[in-house]
Amino acid sequence: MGITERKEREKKQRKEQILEAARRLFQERGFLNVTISDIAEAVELSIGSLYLYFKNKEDLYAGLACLGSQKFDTLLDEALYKKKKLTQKELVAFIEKFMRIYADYGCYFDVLMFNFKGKGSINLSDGYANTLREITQSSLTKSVKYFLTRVSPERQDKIEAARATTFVIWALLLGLTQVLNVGRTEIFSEEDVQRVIKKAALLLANVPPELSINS
Amino acid sequence: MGITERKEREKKQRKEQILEAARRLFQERGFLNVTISDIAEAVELSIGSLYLYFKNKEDLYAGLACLGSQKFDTLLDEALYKKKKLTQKELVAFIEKFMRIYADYGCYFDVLMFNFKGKGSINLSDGYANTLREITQSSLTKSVKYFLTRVSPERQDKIEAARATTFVIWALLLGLTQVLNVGRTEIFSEEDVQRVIKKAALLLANVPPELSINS
Amino acid sequence: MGITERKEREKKQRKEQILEAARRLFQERGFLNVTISDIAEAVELSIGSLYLYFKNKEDLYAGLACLGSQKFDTLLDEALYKKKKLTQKELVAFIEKFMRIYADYGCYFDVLMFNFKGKGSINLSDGYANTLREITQSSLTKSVKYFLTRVSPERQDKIEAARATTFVIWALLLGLTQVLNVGRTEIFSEEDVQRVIKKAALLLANVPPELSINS
Amino acid sequence: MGITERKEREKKQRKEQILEAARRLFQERGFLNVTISDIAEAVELSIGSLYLYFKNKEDLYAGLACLGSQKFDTLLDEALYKKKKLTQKELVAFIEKFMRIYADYGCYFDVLMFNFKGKGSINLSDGYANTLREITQSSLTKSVKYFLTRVSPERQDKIEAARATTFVIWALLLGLTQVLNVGRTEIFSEEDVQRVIKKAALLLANVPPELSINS
DNA sequence: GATGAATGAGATTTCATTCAT
DNA sequence: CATGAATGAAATCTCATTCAT
Repeated sequence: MGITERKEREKKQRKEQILEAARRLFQERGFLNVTISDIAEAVELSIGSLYLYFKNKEDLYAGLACLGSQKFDTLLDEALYKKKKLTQKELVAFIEKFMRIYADYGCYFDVLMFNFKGKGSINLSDGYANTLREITQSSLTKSVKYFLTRVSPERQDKIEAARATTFVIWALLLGLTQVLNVGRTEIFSEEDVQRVIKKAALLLANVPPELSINS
Repeated sequence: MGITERKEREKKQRKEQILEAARRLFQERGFLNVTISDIAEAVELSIGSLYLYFKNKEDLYAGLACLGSQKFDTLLDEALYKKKKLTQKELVAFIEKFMRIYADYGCYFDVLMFNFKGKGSINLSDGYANTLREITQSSLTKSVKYFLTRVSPERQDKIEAARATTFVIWALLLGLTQVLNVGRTEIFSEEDVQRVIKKAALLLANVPPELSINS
Repeated sequence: MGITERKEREKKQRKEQILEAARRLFQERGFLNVTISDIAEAVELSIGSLYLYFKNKEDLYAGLACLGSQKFDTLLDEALYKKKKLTQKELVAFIEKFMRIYADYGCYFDVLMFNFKGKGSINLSDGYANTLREITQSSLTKSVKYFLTRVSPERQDKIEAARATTFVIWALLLGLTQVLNVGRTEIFSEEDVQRVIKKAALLLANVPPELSINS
Repeated sequence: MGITERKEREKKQRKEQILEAARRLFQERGFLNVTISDIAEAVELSIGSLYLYFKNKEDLYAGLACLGSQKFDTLLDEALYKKKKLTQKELVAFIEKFMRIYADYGCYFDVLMFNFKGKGSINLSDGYANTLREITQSSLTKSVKYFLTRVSPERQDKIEAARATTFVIWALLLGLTQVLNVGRTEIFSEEDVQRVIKKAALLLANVPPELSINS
């Protein structure tokens, strides 16, 4: 009876190995410029074998996007679990970690972006689409709750304001990854990057409570 | 000699027509999912003729990116020419305009992003690479100058701080386009979008001068 | 020695189970569109195990064709064993039964057809090729004998005429399955089908003896 | 203005060349066992070029099926235009011609059969599906009319009977092609084939009027 | 005997780019 | 200058068959 389980486990591991290889390649060469062949070669499997684990390329992308969302969700958990206002230092650390995760797992987001940008260019199969939606909702809810609590626990009616704030902050973080990544070597020195992150933290530190209340 | 000039002018116009058609298609169908043939058809030119104007696909992408950068540069000019602090209302208007431009010309940025993400996937021909660098530098300088002037004209040594602030703001704007676009129909109502933009404006309104000075 | 026999018997049963599953799938989805994996799944065996029973896909096809031929041979036996001219009513019943069998086992014929159409596309292993030939010969002989007997037992020299008649009748029956199946839902109502079958029976009823004699 | 037309004409010719090559290959090797590559090679075009003329493999199949139906429709026209009962000799000639056409163009029918057998295995694009339906309907109407006129012009109410007869005859013809083709080299001598055709003609000669009237 | 993950050979399809007209 | 048919290289995907366990 252990055999079935072991096989099951091995199969899952293989899937993860493939996703990990795909991730690395995407990150290295860019989301385009990576073919199924490349991934197969990277995990030392035949092309056909990949198709045992993912029914097509989009399925693989979707798997990546899910994994990525989870990574970021976890980051959020760690950062916000205290339910109290983060200090400037904690904020800087948080942003830095966000940037670092993005450096490794950002391609997940890129996949996601493409999914939406292309207006159907990548059609996730229903299973994945749902999973993704759920993770996103979960992250959203968590962040909103965090801001709600911090801002004014007695005014739970301010939920829309908290939601809006949440999105602004997400936007800032996401935008930072883009801006910093794009210019990294050409425009920014490592010092520059640090400076930008500090500024951003300062901005975030000043968000609530005023911001959340006069929506 | 008037003839050569006219030809030159016509050639430039054609080029712009082609870019405009490409832009529209990219925006409609997503950056992938658009082929050279599609573009040729859209401008009512033959495929072969496209290659008279752009030496290859990457050249065309590069042309797009330049045009896009110019659009946003112009927006910046309009918004910042007063050299004084924008009111909350003006900020909201500015962000809205930024979003609207992105809705039409965002694919320019996407092209740019890809260029950098792909790490060499699109090798711009030298001419375009220079033009792009120049425009980007110009926009950057302008923004930085704006913040510098507003904040403390007497402290020109604060230039790095101003630069950093500039990037944070750019990041926020860019991030907003991503976040709002991605979730537009699924997560956000039109009301939500308005709310988020207002918050972002509030955030921006509170940036300087403190932020720029204590970097 | 009883053990070997039992094993033999079980092996044969397994083979039939597999063929039955294959038949059902072919009938459902069409001859193409069915993979070895599908069949394995349908009989709840592993892919590898299928290859214990059939040395390759063509072997399996051949097995199917044999089974099908036998089915139709049995039908022939039942219909003709009386050795006297069938009434119009009996003929209608016969055709109807033929059509019904075809509805379930027709894919056998399709396999056969393909085998011959493809001119060597399916190379039957010798065993099957022989079996198939034998069954076909047997059916043929039986039919011919039937017509011979009925028509003019004293003129055994008319054997070629009887053979030709036999083939015409087979052709008619086979053609009916094709025509009626193809148009079933689109062109024919159930009433139409009945009408066509009656006509065909009428045609058959009028075949001999004149037909067989003046060949 | 002649240029556009010439190009148009050449394009159509190319399409026909491709279909002709495909037909020949199908006929030679069987409907399966022919790849897009094979066809490309046969017309001395690159694979990619085929896709300029047919948007995919099914489209090519559909084109074939249409052409084939037209061929047979023409045969029908020639055979039946006299609107009077065919003599035994004419019938034999007709069947022989039918068989000969089938020998060259039968793969069209095979494609058709597959289309229906596979229950969607080959999904014709709407355009072709309609064309096919129309041709089939046209052939049907023509045949029915022929039998109606011949049999009993005064009893136009017998249309269903005529339809049924038509199908029986079609079935016989189609069945003949199958039976004779399958066994051609293995079972039938050329003499046998002639004999079978004569019998079939005899059968057909005896069909109406009795058959059509007592439906 | 039984398994099913892995393979590899080949099929279909796409598309930027070229070049004869 | 303009054309668009033709190309070829490469990408995605399929599946009968094998073989280590």
